Amino acid sequence: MAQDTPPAKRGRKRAVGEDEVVAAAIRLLGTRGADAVSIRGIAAELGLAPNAVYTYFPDRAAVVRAVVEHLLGETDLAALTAHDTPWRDRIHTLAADLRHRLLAHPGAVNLLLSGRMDGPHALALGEALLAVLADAGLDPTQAARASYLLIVQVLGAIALEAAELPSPLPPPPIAERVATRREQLRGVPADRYPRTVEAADTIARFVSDEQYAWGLDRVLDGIAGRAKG
Amino acid sequence: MAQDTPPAKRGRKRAVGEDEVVAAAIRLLGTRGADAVSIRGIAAELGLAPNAVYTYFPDRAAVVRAVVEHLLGETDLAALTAHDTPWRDRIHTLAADLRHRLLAHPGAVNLLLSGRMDGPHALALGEALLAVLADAGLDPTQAARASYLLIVQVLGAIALEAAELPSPLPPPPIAERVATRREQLRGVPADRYPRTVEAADTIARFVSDEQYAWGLDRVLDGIAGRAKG
DNA sequence: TACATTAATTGCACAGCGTACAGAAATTGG
DNA sequence: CCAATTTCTGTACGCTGTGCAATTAATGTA
Repeated sequence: MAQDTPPAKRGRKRAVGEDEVVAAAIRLLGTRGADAVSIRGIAAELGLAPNAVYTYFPDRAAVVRAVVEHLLGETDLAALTAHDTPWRDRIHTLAADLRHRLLAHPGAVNLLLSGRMDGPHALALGEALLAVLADAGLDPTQAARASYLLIVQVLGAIALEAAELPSPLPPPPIAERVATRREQLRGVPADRYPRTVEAADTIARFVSDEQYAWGLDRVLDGIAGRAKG
Repeated sequence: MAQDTPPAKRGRKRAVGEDEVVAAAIRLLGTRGADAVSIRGIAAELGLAPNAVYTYFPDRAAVVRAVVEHLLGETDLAALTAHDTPWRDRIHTLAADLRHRLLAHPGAVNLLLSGRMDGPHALALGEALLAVLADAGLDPTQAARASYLLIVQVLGAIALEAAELPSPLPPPPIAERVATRREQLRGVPADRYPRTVEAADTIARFVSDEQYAWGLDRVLDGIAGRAKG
């Protein structure tokens, strides 16, 4: 275990570390929402002057990237490579895990979608996804395309759900969110939007576990159709 | 045609109208990016003091909602209801149109994803989508679920593409974006991420028309599998 | 024509943001 | 003990959204 203590440098000691900065950011994300993840907010959380943060990260975008990386790093990739469970189930588990974790910090998904996801954890997730899709019988090219499709689907669904969460935390439970949607759908005029009104009950449940899993299953159906044999 | 001139009100005349505010916002969105869509920027664009904008909209979020509504209103819904073309083609046309328009104003999709899409144009789009999916042979419940799936897929894909566009406008052409991705993928270590490196060429093309259409086709495959008969 | 009423616009102000720059504080090697 | 080096702080600039009071412009009424 290379204890990488870079051989005792000269100069003042750091009050905190990069990880504590990220931790403070995530703490703010969870308690006061994405808007509270500011340089000044993080600094206050750490008991530092705002500028001190720039010792650890060059700018706010870098902090956000690190936060995203950390969030992606919490993913349980082992569940993806569990060869004893069917590949579709493994993807379902990963997708549900991501959804729960990202919706617990509403606004987190917006951070993900605010820049490229090219850190090591993002790469590891992609790699694991490619392995699962190889298990599913896809050749490398098809597997790559399918992996991107899955990421789009999962992050897209989470982003749309997060979009209608209220800004003050914490987010209401799903039942309440569905009830709110149902209430708002009651105001839709049936003459102009007949099919919308007819399906209002299903539409109200768009933000549910079931819809999320249903959509993922359709995507998996489409992907399975490209597997050889 | 009820010329709804609300019978000559008292008080100072308005310098502009709501639509001009929205138009100024979209102009800024296209020329200087999403960050430039600020109250002060819009006011400057209109030759007004910042506060004057609050005559037309209660706050910035309301302006953004109006912008989103306007962007959605530009969609050609007639193409969706063209009964002489196969339903999948109609959806492909709509999806491609949305992608081109939203990526022309990078950051626009982030505005879409920053709140509920419940305006009349959003409703009209949903209604048209339900009609197409009814043509495809889905019952109302399945059609509703499928419509949400499609919206998730389309907006998700656009959001992921927009996430890696550079902030200074205009956005580079697709070929250049793919080249950038390919370049960045050259730095990925093959020992740790073998499948990623193996499929690097496909991964570089994630931001292409082909990947977008391929993903949509897999979703449509999955949806078609739920049609009766 | 004068005035009062009403609406739109402005100026000013406040609190917040990211961050650049200079200097103070702290820690170490020589 | 000093000089070098690093971190942290104080201050400041320009930007943001937006509230409040005063000003400007248009109207209906007297």
